[in-house]
Amino acid sequence: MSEQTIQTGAHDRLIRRLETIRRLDEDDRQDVRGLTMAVRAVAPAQDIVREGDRPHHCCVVIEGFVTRYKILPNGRRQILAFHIPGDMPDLQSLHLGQMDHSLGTITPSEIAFIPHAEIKALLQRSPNLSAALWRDSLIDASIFREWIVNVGARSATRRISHLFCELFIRLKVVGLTDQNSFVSPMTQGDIGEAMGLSTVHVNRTIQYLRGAQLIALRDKRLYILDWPGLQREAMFDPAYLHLVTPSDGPK
Amino acid sequence: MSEQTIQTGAHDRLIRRLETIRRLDEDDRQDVRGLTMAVRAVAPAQDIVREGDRPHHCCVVIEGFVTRYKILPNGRRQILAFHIPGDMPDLQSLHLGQMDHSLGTITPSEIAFIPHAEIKALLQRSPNLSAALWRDSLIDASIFREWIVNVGARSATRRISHLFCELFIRLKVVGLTDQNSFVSPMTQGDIGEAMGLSTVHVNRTIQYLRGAQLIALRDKRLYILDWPGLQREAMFDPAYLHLVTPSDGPK
DNA sequence: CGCCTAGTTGACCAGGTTCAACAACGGTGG
DNA sequence: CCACCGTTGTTGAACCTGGTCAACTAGGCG
Repeated sequence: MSEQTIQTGAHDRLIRRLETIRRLDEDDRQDVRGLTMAVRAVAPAQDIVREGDRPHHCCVVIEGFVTRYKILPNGRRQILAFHIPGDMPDLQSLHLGQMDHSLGTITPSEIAFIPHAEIKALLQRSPNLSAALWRDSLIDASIFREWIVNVGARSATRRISHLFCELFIRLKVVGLTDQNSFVSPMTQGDIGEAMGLSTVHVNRTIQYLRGAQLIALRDKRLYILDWPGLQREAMFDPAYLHLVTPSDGPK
Repeated sequence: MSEQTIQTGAHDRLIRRLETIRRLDEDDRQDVRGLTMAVRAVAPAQDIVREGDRPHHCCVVIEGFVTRYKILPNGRRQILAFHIPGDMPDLQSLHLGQMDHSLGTITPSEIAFIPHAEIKALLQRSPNLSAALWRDSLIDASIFREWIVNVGARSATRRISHLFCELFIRLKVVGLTDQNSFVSPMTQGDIGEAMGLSTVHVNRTIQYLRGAQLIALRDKRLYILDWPGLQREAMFDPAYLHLVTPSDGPK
């Protein structure tokens, strides 16, 4: 992990992301631009923060894919969320202190760190950004709820379809999709750990989705071939993402 | 649902609950006491708010058991959380607007309603209570994460043991346990819908836990006969509840 | 060239589901 | 007061989704 110079792009990533969940005015954007964001490159499969840590920075994913996960006493890993550029996966550390889970990279990533103190100061002076960040953490919780539904109540096929639908929409609103496809660097093992399935079964399920002409997946890129079909299969309704401008699938 | 007069007990329930997650001073308590809490009796198995609603009040459970749940297009219900007296299950509606899930009673309950406007005013003038409520919603999210682990990565026995451990601790810190037992009004069907299991399998699992002398369950009351054993079975670590004063099991 | 990771496939196994029937209980109406 | 009925809990048996184990393939990289 090497320290880099402060990038301008980092603030824009965050601003773009925040604008998907709450309208900002020019003052708000300036406030965000005023934040210190120390950007670091993090190698793939590295932890950013660990369960038990008491971080004094919040991080923003600038580039790459990040997971939140817990390791169980029996060694099993449960992935709780996938995070994409613009996300603030440990915003909660601001009020919870001790991490109850870990945060690690999937791909080579760039992560920006903002001191808690600066964010707290920002919350004091900007009720609008305060509401935006609170709302962000509530949307986070909403996504967790949908994941409970996923692992608790949906078949393997539906689970994986649902994950692909969610990722497509979330990536689309921050401008990281290309037509009907997006970069999907998770291994089948990662998907299994996220959805409570074995790698083998994830593989078979993906074969099925390919065979049904719903998706194509090659070279770490997922192509959605039949959005209505995939959405129907997943019973996917994007309302739980609480986007300011609800977005639809490809085409 | 009949309207009742404002109760004094309602505020104390909420205060007691908030004090389990953040230290309050006398000013804070007075601020909470100043809130309008309209208490209504709600019959069992009734919805309090429904998915799609845009509530303009937050509710506080004063008496009874409440669930958060989603109904899937295929009719299946997934329970996302059980709520006990002192909880504010739809605090999120303050910033999310539209409900992405429903809230319903299990038992005859008393629910207090606080207008959003009053809470928003409170947040403006009290940074400490603002932080307490934000923290509350983050703990909520933390519990969701643990439920993902539950349904995603634990066996039926562990899941149910974990649920019982969680309920015991949460009820204990608000003073609703009695020695080693608590009122547990959920049916085996409810537990199944919460843990992603069939009623039949919940039944067999509970038989097993009874046989292993870990719990007793009769007349809607759960007795924890062997806390260390149950905790070990569940791999339960209460850190994720983020209590100010971490609490232990019975004995 | 060799090793490690990711993906793929087959065969067998098991935890949990489904269907079905019945018991225990409380509430309700005649 | 009692018969009736709906809900909850319980049990048995057959079944099936998804897990486990194992082997093999295909790339990527030092």
